[in-house]
Amino acid sequence: MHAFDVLGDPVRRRLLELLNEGEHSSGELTEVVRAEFGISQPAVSQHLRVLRENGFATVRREGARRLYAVDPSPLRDVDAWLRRFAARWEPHLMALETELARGRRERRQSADEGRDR
Amino acid sequence: MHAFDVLGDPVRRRLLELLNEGEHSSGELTEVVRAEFGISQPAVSQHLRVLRENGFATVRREGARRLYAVDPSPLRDVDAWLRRFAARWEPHLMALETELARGRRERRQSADEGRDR
DNA sequence: CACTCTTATAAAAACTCGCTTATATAGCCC
DNA sequence: GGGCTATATAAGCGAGTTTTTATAAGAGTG
Repeated sequence: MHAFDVLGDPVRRRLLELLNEGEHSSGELTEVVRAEFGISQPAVSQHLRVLRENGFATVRREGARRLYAVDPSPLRDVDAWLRRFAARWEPHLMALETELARGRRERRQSADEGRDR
Repeated sequence: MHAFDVLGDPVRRRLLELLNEGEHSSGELTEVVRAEFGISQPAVSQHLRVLRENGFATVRREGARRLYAVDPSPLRDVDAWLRRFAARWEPHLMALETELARGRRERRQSADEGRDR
């Protein structure tokens, strides 16, 4: 399943938003999503499975609970794809990089002047 | 249809990649995608329709041809959502912004010194 | 005007996905 | 072990999507 397919579902996006705040148990996630989307516990569990199996989330067991956390790898991939288009809505990004480089140059120069005195 | 659903389809992603190189006619896009995915002309046309109707592409007529181009607006939205997670794979981005601010500060200072002399 | 080329639309079939109900697995506490 | 809690899996149904075949609509060209 492609990363974009995983993100295509609103429940899964919400789960990732919640996980982005930090680790959460399956039960906590289920409560929130159940309230917001009105779906059952197994439905949430299946979404968590999709997130797991596609590398968006990791799990560790703590007693009977399963604690989920974000794994950003696939999100980075999605971002990489998206960035091909970034110049179209952030034409200033290149200008920003230029500015950054200039900042470094000037700072280097100041350091040299300091060494001369 | 949510932006992520639009991007969920590999044919549509490919179409956007092609359009990212510049304007292309429906026929040109169809040829490439037909070769790569083995689908029919109407299938491609319907994918183009999805891109149009969801704001990912604009069309202009040139004679009998229809020239498609990328409209980045929905991609920007997708990027905005993704960026909530960016700190997880680009922890240096915050450092970069700090550096940028410092560059500006030092440059402002140099300008002041110049004014004094 | 007839013919061809380019592109879009319609309808139906095939497939995919997510949800629900039912059930299983595993830990915890008595 | 028995019962309770937490979570996952299985099977089936229904809805939505994608594809194909068939057709239409519009522009260029002789």
